[in-house]
Formats: sequence, C-alpha cells, structure tokens
Amino acid sequence: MKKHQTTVIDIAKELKLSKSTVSRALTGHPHVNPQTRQSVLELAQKMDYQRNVFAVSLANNRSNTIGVIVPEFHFMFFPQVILGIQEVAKEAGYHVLIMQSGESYEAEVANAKVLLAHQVDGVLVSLTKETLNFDHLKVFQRKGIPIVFFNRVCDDMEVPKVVVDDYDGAFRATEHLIKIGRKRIAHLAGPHSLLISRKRLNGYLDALRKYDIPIVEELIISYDLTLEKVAIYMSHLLSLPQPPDGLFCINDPTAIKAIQVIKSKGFAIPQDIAVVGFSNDYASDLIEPSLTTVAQPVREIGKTAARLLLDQIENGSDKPLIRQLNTELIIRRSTQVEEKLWLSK
Amino acid sequence: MKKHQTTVIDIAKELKLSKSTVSRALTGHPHVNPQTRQSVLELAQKMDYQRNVFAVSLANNRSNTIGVIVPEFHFMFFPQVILGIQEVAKEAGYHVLIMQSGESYEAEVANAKVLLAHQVDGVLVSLTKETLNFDHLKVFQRKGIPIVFFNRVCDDMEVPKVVVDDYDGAFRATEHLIKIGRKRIAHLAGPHSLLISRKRLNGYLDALRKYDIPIVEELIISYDLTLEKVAIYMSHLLSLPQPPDGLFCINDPTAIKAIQVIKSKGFAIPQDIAVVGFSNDYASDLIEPSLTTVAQPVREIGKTAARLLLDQIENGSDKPLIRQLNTELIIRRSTQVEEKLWLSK
DNA sequence: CCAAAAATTGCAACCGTTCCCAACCTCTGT
DNA sequence: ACAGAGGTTGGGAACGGTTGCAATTTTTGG
Repeated sequence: MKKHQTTVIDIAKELKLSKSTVSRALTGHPHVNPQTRQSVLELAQKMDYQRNVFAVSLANNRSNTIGVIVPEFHFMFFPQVILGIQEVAKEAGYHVLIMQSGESYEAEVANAKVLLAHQVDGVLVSLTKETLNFDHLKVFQRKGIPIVFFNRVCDDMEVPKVVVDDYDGAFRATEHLIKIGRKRIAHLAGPHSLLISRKRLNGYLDALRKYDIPIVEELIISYDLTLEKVAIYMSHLLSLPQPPDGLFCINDPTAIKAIQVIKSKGFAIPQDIAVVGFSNDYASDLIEPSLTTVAQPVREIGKTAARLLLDQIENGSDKPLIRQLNTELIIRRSTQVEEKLWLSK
Repeated sequence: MKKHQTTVIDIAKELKLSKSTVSRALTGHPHVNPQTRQSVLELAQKMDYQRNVFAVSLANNRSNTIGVIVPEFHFMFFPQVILGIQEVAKEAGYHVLIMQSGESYEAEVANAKVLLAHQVDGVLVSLTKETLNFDHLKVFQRKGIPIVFFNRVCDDMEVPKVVVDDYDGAFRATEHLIKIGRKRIAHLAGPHSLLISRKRLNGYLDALRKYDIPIVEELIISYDLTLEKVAIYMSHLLSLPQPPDGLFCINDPTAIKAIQVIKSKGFAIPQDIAVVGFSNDYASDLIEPSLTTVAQPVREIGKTAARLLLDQIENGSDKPLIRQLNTELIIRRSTQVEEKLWLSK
C-alpha cells in the first residue's frame, strides 16, 4: 500500500519550525536564514522529500505543464516532434503531457478535456483527420490558455501555427517528377478534411499546370491514410489502361507501402513509375529503391512549436503568426534512372 | 492571460447550493436529489466546468496516473510499447505520464523525481544503458508505489518484470545462422550494463557451444548502441583477415545499419554474410535485403506491463513475477540464399 | 544602552475537492 | 399529530504548499 509521503509539515515538526519557513527554504525564497535553509535541505534530502506538484499547482494556479495532442505514434514523425518539444519544455522547466488521439475525433475531444482538467498552461495540437469541429479547442482560448498548432493545423482558429511549406514541397516534388520526364503523375492524397492534404494537393496541381501537363482526375486519389487502403488504390492505378509513370504520395509511409505494391506487381521503379514521398521518414533511405522525398525538419517543428507556446505563456504575446519551416527535396533512387546514379557513400 | 476556471463553488453559488452537494452531483454520489443533479450537470456543462485534477488528487491522495520512463523515442520500439500501455491505462481510467531519459542516467534520476512529485500511483520503467545504481527507483518501493520493469530490466530489484525470452530468441537466431552453414558468426552486442545484452550474448554463446562452433573473441563486439559506432565496428569486422560469414545483432537498428555498411563495402548479403536482427522493427521488412529477425510482441509488452502494474495498484498483489513473452524468428532474405526464395506475395 | 532597521519566522488564509457528520425536510404509519 | 425513517443538504476539516502580513529576534548605530 502507498505509504505516507513526507511533507513540509513533517520536516517542520522535526526541525521545530513552521511549514512556511520550510517551504521558503525549499523554494529558495530569500527571507530565510542560511543556516536554517541548510538544515531544511539536508533533512529534506534525508527524508526523500518530494514537493507535491498537485499542492503546488493548486496553490499557484498553474501547473508548469504543457499538453500535447497528436494523432498517433505509428511512424516516427510524431515521436520525433515530441522529442523536440520535450527538449525545449524541459529546459524551461515545464512538463509535457502527451495524449494520443488515435485519429479519432472523439478521443481528441476527450484528450482536450483531460488536459483542461490538468490545468495545462498551454497546448500543442496536431489534429486528427476526422476533426472538423473545433469547439473543444476553442475552450482553451476562452479560458485564456494558449494553443499552438503544428503539422496538422486548422484554418478556423487564429492562433500561432507551425508548419512546413506543404504547398511548396509538393510543388517541387511534382516538378521534379515532371523534369525527369514523367507525364502521367498520380497523387495519393490525404483526406480533404486535413488542410495539409489540400495544400499538398494544390502544390501538385499547380506544378502540373505550370508545365502544361493535363490534370487527370482518375490519377488523383484521396484516401484516409490507413495503409491497407494503399494496396487497393495502388492496384487500381496500376491496372488502368494507361497506368501512371510517376507517383507523388502525401507522406512516406504511403509511398513506402506503394513501392511495395508496385514492386509486387512487377513494375520497375523508377523506370516504369518514379515515386516521391513526403517527410523523410527514417525508413525512406532503407527501402529498395531508396525513396526520393520532401524532408521536413521534424524535430525543429517540435522545438519551434514549443518555443512559440512558451513565449505566449510567459510573455502573453499572441500574434497568431504562422511559422513556416522549409522543406528540402531529397533525391534518391526512386526517381533516378540507373545511369545517373552515383554510388551512395 | 489565464482566466478564472469555473469551480464547484461557482456552480454552487449560481444554484444556491453548497459546494458539497455540487461535488456529489458531479461525482455521481448517490445521496443527491435527481433534480438537483440534473441542474448541476446542466450548468456545469454550460459553464465549461472541468474538475481540477490537482485538487482531486490532493484530496484523495491519489493521482490516477501512472508514470513511464523509457530511454528514447528513436525507433519504433518504445513508441509502440507506449501505445499498448496507454490502451490499457485509458481503459482503467488512468493517465500516463511519459518521460524520456535519453539514455542518460542523470535524466533517469530526474525523471523519477518528477514522477514522484506527480504522485504517480505506479511506474513502468525501462532502464537506460547507463543505469547501474537503482536507488532512485528503490525510493518508489520505499514509498509503496508499485514498479514494473519492462524490456530493459534489472536483476537487483524484486518487482514484476515483463520481458521477452531474450536468451532463447538469441539462441534461435544464432542457431538459424549455424543451420544455414555459417561458421564464423559475429555478434554486435549491447553494453554489458544491460541485462538484455548479457542475455542475448549468452543465447548466442550457448548456440555456438551446442553446435561446437569455436567462440572467437574478436568476432564479439560490445558497443554502446549509438549507431555511428556500428560503421566503425562493422568495418573492422569486415577488414579482418577472415571476415565473418554470419552476423547476429542485438537489435534491428543495429542490424539495419550493419547491412548498409556491409553492402557499401561490396559484400553480398546473405551470400558473404548472413545477418539477423532482433525486434522486427517495421523497417526490417523494407530494407534490401529484408532482415531476418527475432520478433517481439511489442505492443503486448506494453499492455502486459500496464496490466501487471494496475493489478498491483488496485489489488496490492505484488509477487515479483517475471512475465516472459515469446519471440518468433522471422526468416527473411538476409539469411536466405537465392534458390530457396519463394516470391514474396 | 536603547531605539530603529533589518533579518527571520510564524500565522492564517487560500487554492478546489472530497467526505464525514450533523442538520434538515418530508414522508410514513400509528 | 408525532416519532422515526430515509432522503437531501450544508458545514467544515482535511489534502500539501504558497504567500502577505504581523510578530519576533537580531543587528546596527547613535
């Protein structure tokens, strides 16, 4: 059974002091005798004293905690963003409460409530693909708790957002496919509910337009990001009378899955179909052929978002700026025909 | 600035009730007039009322939170374990506080303190590779807070542990290499500080012994799990007068990195060197050649650990049992010579 | 040596909930 | 009409820590 935890009162009794003095000694308050402080600290150490954060939070009405809501830990993207968040948060003395929504709107709403109940000082959010209503997040605004969106942002709320230039990344990815001579470029897009899907789709479309490549509806497939579907849609694309000769996928997991399907159907990559992904997931350099992709500064996204949030929390600044980080097109074998290859070091 | 959060008192005033009654209505306590409860619930809803978990925890002296300490989110192993943990915890109404130690002992100690301060009801721990002293964890025991170790466990504490049969997995992996005719089997082992490294090493050694394969010291390299080192050690192994013809790696990231090095040096896999990993990381099926590996039921590890912990928390049962989950050897191309290949579906 | 300033320390209220106990109200049944 | 039962409600002490203010002690200087 859980035993009694030592409290300031235990220490106070032992030292025949009042809990106020002990508290002050412990928190480094100036008005306390150095000797007293010394003995308090020693005893605290000896008694395994740990400040009860609940009591502290209750007393100061702040938790020194920031909440993070992400869709899911299924690929390395979110875990790495969190790495960045924790790095910044830790340095500033904040804890991080991580919630996964599992791509479910209901779960996201529930998670928002949990964070609220935990009195978080701020929230970082990346939306699920199902989220169309934002009331559960507006509650934070109403209560004066800062929010920052990252990656999967929404246009309906005026708060800071951290994204990469999805439009531009998609544009350049598609342009790259065009420049290596592809004419029938398919796009496995994400659900329309996600702004990120729409932006990448637009980048793709505009690249086609710029180079006067006809836009073919049947080559654009929007799906729900569950990988099982990729096999279905990819098979369908390949069985078209005129299959695509290029493919731009909304993200790397999709592209990787697509590559597996393409290979299994006997098509050659990149000769028959050149493939480009988005994110530079660590697996993208491992597959065969290695995947050309639009790299995002993943960890940096986390750090930037965390910094923006802390800035709002501590300085109250809240210009709803959008911080757009740059992407980089990384060309690998999935779009390089043999002769152009130089040996990977 | 953070605004006032509505409290039971606000609701009580509005309804001209006492906070006790409101509290009871909100928590579903039976001694409350259904009508009263109804109106309380309605008003609470309207006022965005959220129970303050800090106050609740303080009052009941329990947080309904379990803490998790893991080394790092660098590969999918820990994120997936956490997926399992959250699943079980959520169902039981517990929150999960996730701490990353970044493989640093100091950070692990700090994390333990944070969890203590958060009054967690229990802790799940996977040690860093640096951890040799366990005082920071024994504190939990002293305070009667249950601990369960998983994956990276320690022998020094009598608490429940969830592991896979590392010895057996390593044994079978090595045996597999022997059975396909390899005689000079190298092992990239983890640091000796980790029990898991020692167990896998022993499995490897015993397999060699069983089949009367001489144990060659120079083929066994224990390293600190930072991937940059793999290139160094692997190059060294390959430059030996008699390079190895088989390689068993402590985990998949190591094996994947090793494969890249081996290929870049012009050796053929599996003809020149057959490679086996451990974990069945999702990338292991994507690389070329795909990696033979010892699969662990990753998510199940998280669920099992969480269940064991909750059982201790709620029923106080605390037999220090060791739950050993089974591994499965998954044979892929990194150990299959061409003629034996059947087409991957 | 004593008053006043400065350094310490203690008191008590407060943060938001829970929960025990007592008080109250409203029915019963006689 | 009234005692007791039972359902409801209010009061107030915790929970552990922070903090403004008052009280106490020590120091300092005239």
